Amino acid sequence: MKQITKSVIKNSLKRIFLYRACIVRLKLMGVEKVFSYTLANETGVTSDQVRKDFSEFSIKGNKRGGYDINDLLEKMEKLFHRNKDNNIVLIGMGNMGLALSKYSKFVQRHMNIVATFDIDPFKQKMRSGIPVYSMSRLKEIIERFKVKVAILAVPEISAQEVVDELIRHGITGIVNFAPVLLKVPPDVIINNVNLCDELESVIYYVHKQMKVNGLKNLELLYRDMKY
Amino acid sequence: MKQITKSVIKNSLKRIFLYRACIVRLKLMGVEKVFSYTLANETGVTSDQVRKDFSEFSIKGNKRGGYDINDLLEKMEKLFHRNKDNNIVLIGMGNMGLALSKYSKFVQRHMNIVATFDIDPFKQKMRSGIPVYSMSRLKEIIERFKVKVAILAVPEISAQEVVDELIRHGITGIVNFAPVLLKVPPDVIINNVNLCDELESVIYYVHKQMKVNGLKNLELLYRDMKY
DNA sequence: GAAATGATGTGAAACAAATCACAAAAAGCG
DNA sequence: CGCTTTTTGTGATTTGTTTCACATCATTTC
Ligand SMILES: NC(=O)c1ccc[n+]([C@@H]2O[C@H](COP(=O)([O-])OP(=O)(O)OC[C@H]3O[C@@H](n4cnc5c(N)ncnc54)[C@H](O)[C@@H]3O)[C@@H](O)[C@H]2O)c1
Ligand SMILES: NC(=O)c1ccc[n+]([C@@H]2O[C@H](COP(=O)([O-])OP(=O)(O)OC[C@H]3O[C@@H](n4cnc5c(N)ncnc54)[C@H](O)[C@@H]3O)[C@@H](O)[C@H]2O)c1
Repeated sequence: MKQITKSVIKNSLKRIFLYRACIVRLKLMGVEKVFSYTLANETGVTSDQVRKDFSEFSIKGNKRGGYDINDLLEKMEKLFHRNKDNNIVLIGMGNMGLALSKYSKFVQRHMNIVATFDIDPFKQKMRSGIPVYSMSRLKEIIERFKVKVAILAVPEISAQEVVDELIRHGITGIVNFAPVLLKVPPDVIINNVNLCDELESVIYYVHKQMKVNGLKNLELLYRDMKY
Repeated sequence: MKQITKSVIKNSLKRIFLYRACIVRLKLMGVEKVFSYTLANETGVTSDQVRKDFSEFSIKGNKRGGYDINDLLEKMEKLFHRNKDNNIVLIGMGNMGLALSKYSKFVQRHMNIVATFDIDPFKQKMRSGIPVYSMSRLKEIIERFKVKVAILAVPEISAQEVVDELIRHGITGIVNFAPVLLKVPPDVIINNVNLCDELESVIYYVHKQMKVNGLKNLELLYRDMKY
């Protein structure tokens, strides 16, 4: 029944996000249409890749005319369900939870943290505008705001029990900051963010690179890297 | 000269981190040797994959005897240069920077944030044990502690200028929290952590899953996901 | 309005990653 | 000691992803 669910973000989806960030910037600059090679240059991929990715997500442009920037954005918003607001809950108002609760980009992108939760009574008061509740009110809030997605920022040791509770109340998608592999049913999406691993990976590559220093062609190093 | 450098973490390396976390846990439980299928079960990959990954990083076990847990850890520490301490600097002591500076797992894993930096004079005092300096002392500190890796937690708008300065002073690896693609020379490793994208990806999959609900076989959904 | 041009969109080809299958080595056992 | 069992390590195969190549369409030009 319960199984380890791996982080599940396709590379093509990640690139779509890159393109969108770029498109948003171009729009602000007043640009009205954009070509696959423009996005390619800006994001460091090839123009073929851009078109293949768009093709995968059924995004179509105009032959010769490129992509109309407003149309493109509209299609993407639809793809990512950003026309409607997405209500999120955040569990664990420690260091990380507090930082995340203050992050304004989430709201800008229509992802609203409607409530945060903590077992520590000391933390159960308004902070940074978003209410902090005790865990006993989880069910009520999730139902009231029709929340499907949660951010988990509790200690490693509590992560599994909290996830179990979230799932019982109807959460089906989780961004997990605790460095543990959570066991969840197969219909629950988990995205693990492990900052230690991110840092260590960089250290690994930095050391690796220092070893091959003196090598003329750095291509060699990049060939076996993934983006 | 300067080019967009993409996040560059191989899937096999990510899995190695999973295995290690698992091995550390097993060691604490007193286990002394471990088999590829044990790690596989714990991490949700196949045992073939575990062995292939080990093979890629030249980690060898004993036929029939599996892997000696201490030997395995030692080899991994060496691989990730965790026998020696790694000195890190953190730029930007805002919400995110503050949370990161308080994160004890970094130290546990021999990654020491030796100093943090901010342009805001208000933030330039001791907090959470790690000193906060003005940007003018960047060069001095980087050189004194032989720092090669930086965590970047400054606003989007300042990210590029700060990166340029970091690189000028000898930084070659960066974990970047600002949602921008930084332009850096090809020998600098960038690892972008974009939390909005992480959240949005989950929302995307949650919605997608709700659409196919009623579908018997969830395998269909998982087939085109990547871990 | 036909020809040239410049872009998309997508099968085909090349490349990369994961899985399979099995030989080889080590350990246990009669 | 030789037979059986168990597990690693790695070529061979399959599956997945990216790049290539070009047909197709829209626009401009003459
Ligand atoms: N601080 C960071 O920079 C950072 C970085 C990466 C990962 N993380 C991870 O994020 C998680 C939180 O880290 P942190 O530094 O904010 O820790 P923290 O100890 O500051 O905060 C944890 C919070 O969770 C609350 N909590 C504990 N058990 C709970 C439960 N059962 N239900 C609800 N709330 C509960 C605590 O009261 C506390 O407020 C940890 O798993 C940590 O490993 C933190
Ligand atoms: N807070 C979050 O949860 C969160 C989540 C994801 C990403 N981020 C990203 O991380 C970065 C920091 O976010 P934050 O919420 O901590 O912002 P913040 O505004 O709280 O902190 C930014 C800090 O950087 C300092 N700073 C500004 N310009 C600087 C410069 N040129 N040199 C040195 N320091 C400088 C500021 O004084 C401030 O202390 C942003 O790019 C943000 O998009 C934040």
